[in-house]
Amino acid sequence: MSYCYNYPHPAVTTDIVIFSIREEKLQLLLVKRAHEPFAGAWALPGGFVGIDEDLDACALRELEEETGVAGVYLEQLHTWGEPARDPRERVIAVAYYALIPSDRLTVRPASDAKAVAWFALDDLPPMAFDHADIVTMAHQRLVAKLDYSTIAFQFMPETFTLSELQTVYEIILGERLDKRNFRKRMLSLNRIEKTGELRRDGNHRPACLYRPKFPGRVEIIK
Amino acid sequence: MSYCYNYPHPAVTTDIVIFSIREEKLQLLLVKRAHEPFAGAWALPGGFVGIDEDLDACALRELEEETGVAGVYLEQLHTWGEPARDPRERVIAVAYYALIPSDRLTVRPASDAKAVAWFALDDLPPMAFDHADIVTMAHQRLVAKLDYSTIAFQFMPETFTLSELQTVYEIILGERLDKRNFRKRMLSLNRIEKTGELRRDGNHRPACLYRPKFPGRVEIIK
DNA sequence: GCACTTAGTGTGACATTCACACTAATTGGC
DNA sequence: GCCAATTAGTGTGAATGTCACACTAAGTGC
Repeated sequence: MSYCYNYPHPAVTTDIVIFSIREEKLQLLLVKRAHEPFAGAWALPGGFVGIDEDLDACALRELEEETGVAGVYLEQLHTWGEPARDPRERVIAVAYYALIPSDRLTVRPASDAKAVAWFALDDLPPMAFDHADIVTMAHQRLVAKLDYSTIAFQFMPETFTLSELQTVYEIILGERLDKRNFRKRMLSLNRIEKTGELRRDGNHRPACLYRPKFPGRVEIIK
Repeated sequence: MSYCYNYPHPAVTTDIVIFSIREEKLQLLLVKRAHEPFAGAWALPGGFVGIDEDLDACALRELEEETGVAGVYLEQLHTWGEPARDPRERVIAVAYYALIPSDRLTVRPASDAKAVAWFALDDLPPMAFDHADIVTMAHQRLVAKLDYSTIAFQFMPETFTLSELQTVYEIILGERLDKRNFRKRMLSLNRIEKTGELRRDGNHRPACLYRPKFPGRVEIIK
């Protein structure tokens, strides 16, 4: 089967930067390339957009194929189209980034025979194509959004303690935060509420559990 | 000549929201479509990406073809790819927005036989495809950037008065600003400097002219 | 019951934002 | 030349937001 056009058409992919918090680090999911170009190098999960497939749907499909999760936060990031970025043919990449709550990432460790692995953002392997640039921009976007949106909740399980939430902020920002100021700010946003439950773990005072008032929704704040 | 692939490829365009301040209003440049689909409707300037052409270069080319200006601010906005957005074939649109200083928009009023016109943002005609959505997002981005970047300077001529700058802010934001607070904030940014010249126009005190310290550069502030 | 650990809470200093009204310098008409 | 009209240019005080900072509370394990 062959598809012909009067003028040349590029191929279009969606590629996804999949973030999660694992082992007290901001990590992302990469797949190992089996074939040239960049055989053996690590790359962002992604693939060609079906001719009748919406871009967002394509990204969601790739995301679910790699991780088995659905219904997580996904946002379009930027489109990369430098003519020589793929040596085989012209490929334009619409990049997305996704945030996976830490309690949902063991669902499907490796969907098929492909090598899939999590890497800490500060310890990435050499990457195929221009994927290192994509990761850099995704990280910048994430850090920026932490400041003016409720995006951080998308990393959290259904219920969580304020200390856990603070730790997530600290991991992404790479700096310690003041406990009192952090709590005051989070509570003043009026976007989380107590569940009434407590979390007991370890030889210390138990912590109140909270849940987002609008789970799944990312709002611009302040 | 025919270009054939083993699987179907979409077409890719860049479409540009070209903003300028004209007649005390935020306006944008549209072209009238001569052919179906949407014949007679107004559309964003744009066109197909050459197979060896970078996306940014394509947008710059389209921009210059329509306006004759080069070297103005241009930023990628978002990519639209809903499968049915163009009834002819699958077309993925990488949208950009550009800002034209008000002293540079008479250069080439209509580059060729096509009907080209400026429209006030609050008085747009019915638009082809999903271009109304693209315009909405571009406007939101512009308003947001006004707050945390020096993007407004991109609308200004080489030198300008603080009152003129304030007017630009007021037009884009759609609200009056306090003169003293506005001036204090602008000067505290340390991004503009006096030229030493004065502007005399009309029967009133002349105003000091300023120029950006880093023309062409858009910085994140505060 | 004591040592240890994490949860949870308030205040004062400082910086930022906001509302607000008059004087300065020019032009044009008389 | 002086008066009216017009836009340019300037400072202060109140309110609000941000930031640094240290102790008590409630569990567990020995």
